[in-house]
Amino acid sequence: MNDVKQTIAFRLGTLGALMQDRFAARIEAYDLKPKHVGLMAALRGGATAASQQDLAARLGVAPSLVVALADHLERLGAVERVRDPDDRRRQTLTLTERGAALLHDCAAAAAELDDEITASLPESERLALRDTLGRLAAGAGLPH
Amino acid sequence: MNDVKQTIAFRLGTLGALMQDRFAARIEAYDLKPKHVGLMAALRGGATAASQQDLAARLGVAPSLVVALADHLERLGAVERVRDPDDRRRQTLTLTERGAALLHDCAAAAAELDDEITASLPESERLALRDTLGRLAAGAGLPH
DNA sequence: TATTGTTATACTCTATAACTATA
DNA sequence: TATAGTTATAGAGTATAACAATA
Repeated sequence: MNDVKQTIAFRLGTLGALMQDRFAARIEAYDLKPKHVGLMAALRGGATAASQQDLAARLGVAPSLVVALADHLERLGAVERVRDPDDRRRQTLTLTERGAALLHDCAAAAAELDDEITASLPESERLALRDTLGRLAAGAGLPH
Repeated sequence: MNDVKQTIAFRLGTLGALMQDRFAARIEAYDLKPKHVGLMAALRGGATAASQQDLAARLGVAPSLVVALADHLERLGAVERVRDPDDRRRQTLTLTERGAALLHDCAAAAAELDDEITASLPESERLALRDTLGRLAAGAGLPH
């Protein structure tokens, strides 16, 4: 391999940036950005109610960013902060019904985007791609 | 599909961000960032010597960013700016020998990263992934 | 007047560090 | 003293807009 542009790493980087931009454009109407969706998805996927520090570690971002994201989501009525009575320093975030609805809409937007970008691919290749990407995400320790 | 995290769009976004970070860490020693590599690769791939505006359009970034990237690469001796005698407003960028060597090293770094992230994948799946990503990039109008 | 490259400026994103309250 | 969350601050990255040179 002597062409950078043909490596998996480089292509994932450029395609990823493009996908993030396009996804961001699609969810802009909901006043959400990809990171907000990531946080909401982590809340739904999480087995137990998550503290903000837990979430920061899970998403691989700074705790202060979780604060900003949670502030925004709370203003939208998508999440609720509840003080843990056992340890009053702790706040657990939970997804509201409205949050679940928003998340559902975002998932639909992402699925539409999937159809759009993979339109020229045969169905089998499309499924294989999703499968492989999932395995890579799992291997890299990303939420999946 | 009712889970955002399992969509191709979302996975490409998160994996892409991760790959870009890891690639950036590997080429930091050369005093380069992924965008610099993208510019150099565009220069080598381009059939004709490219003006800075051409490059901006090809890479999908603002012209002012090309100036900053080219400034940096020029300081490293990786590219040369040559005034077009036919139209003295124009400056064509060309890759120097040193630039080609740097690009080669970056390609090697990207290939290593490929091996690392796809270590757990069977060879056939790995090849299929590279192929599919190339097709997606082509379909999205990205340099490939 | 239009276009190329450049410079100046501003904005977005995110991390680091300081601070508050609880433990 | 240590920890959860928050706030304040700063830096990177990049775009927009103003500007200079050339056409």
